[in-house]
Amino acid sequence: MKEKNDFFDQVYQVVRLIPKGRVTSYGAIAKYLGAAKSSRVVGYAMNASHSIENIPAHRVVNRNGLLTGKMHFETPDTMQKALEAEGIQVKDDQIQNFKSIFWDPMVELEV
DNA sequence: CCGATGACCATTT
DNA sequence: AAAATGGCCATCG
Repeated sequence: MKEKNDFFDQVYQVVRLIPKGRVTSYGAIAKYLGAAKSSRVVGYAMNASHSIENIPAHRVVNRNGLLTGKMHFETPDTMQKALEAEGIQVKDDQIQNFKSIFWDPMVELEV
């Protein structure tokens, strides 16, 4: 077995750990991995998640709690519907109470 | 093989 | 205070 130390796989691991009804940001994951400057790469990893399964990318949003990547799903509504299905209130692509449901890997996982 | 791009965030001007 | 850009990694053409 090869442990993929690739940034992508590490991101997938964290994304999969996101509890239901919670959301996190790209920067939070990047920071948790120790690459705050690679927040962009985290977002791109989500784009690659299309090739992988079990990647709840809908639970990952930008720093403003805005559904930036909704257009990358099957349909632009898939992301919002998935979030609402978990009890997350989303309006105008903006997560309500985002700060309340924000799941910080550095705090929850606490290295 | 090389160039360009992409679901971001933080800092500088 | 607002706007622009820099930095990161991998994948696509």
